[in-house]
Amino acid sequence: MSSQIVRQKFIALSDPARLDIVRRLASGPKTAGELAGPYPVSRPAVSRHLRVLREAGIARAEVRGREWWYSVDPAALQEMQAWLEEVRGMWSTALASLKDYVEEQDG
Amino acid sequence: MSSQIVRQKFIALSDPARLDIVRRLASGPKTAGELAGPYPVSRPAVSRHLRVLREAGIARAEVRGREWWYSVDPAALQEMQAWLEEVRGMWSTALASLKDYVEEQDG
DNA sequence: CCAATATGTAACATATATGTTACATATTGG
DNA sequence: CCAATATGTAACATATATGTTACATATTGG
Repeated sequence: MSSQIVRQKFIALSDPARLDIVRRLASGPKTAGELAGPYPVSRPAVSRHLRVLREAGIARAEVRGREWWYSVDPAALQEMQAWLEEVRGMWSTALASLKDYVEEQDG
Repeated sequence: MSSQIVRQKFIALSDPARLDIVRRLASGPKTAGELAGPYPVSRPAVSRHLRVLREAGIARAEVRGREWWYSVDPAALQEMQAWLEEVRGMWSTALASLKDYVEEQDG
């Protein structure tokens, strides 16, 4: 998983509208119209947000007639979790080494 | 964990320099100077990135003399993981309900 | 067939983030 | 004490993201 790819996903979730859209999508697939409904911004603006989510791989769209049904891709979220887990793992290791070093110095 | 707070963390990791800084910090605490070293941008620019990471709670700084020692806060990363896990959990539940519904319709 | 509907895209204006240079502050070493 | 060092902050220029309006495209329902 390249750094570029994981970063694109962090960008995708860094906007309040997109973060909220993803949260709402978690309760099941929705059309672009349903998703745009609750926001004060225009529908084309939401359409752009949906594109950002699609391009980051966080959302997918299935075109059914004139409706686009959006859903989240849990694998994309899992990739983000994996990145975070990797950093936390490295940090634990680093902490352990640091502890050994300090103990060696002291006693 | 408010949506605002988790979003600030996603913003923090949406920049390539900051993503890289966090990755490098995982191998152990580093000074601002060490962190700025490898980048083509100016040191004040890196200083700003470090502030963004601090304000998001992802990095902490300990001032020792004239050096600022930075380290990652694994708890912040864990909060992000928890948010992602929550969405994934909701999605599994939604999928299960959808499956039940479809089965009811078909048979 | 055609008006209504659902939606994406283009072009542009504006808000926001990022970079630079200049500067302020505090600490260290002789 | 004071020059060198480490670092943050301020002010401003510029790149990037986001919003709007106008438009294009495809589908549906009568």
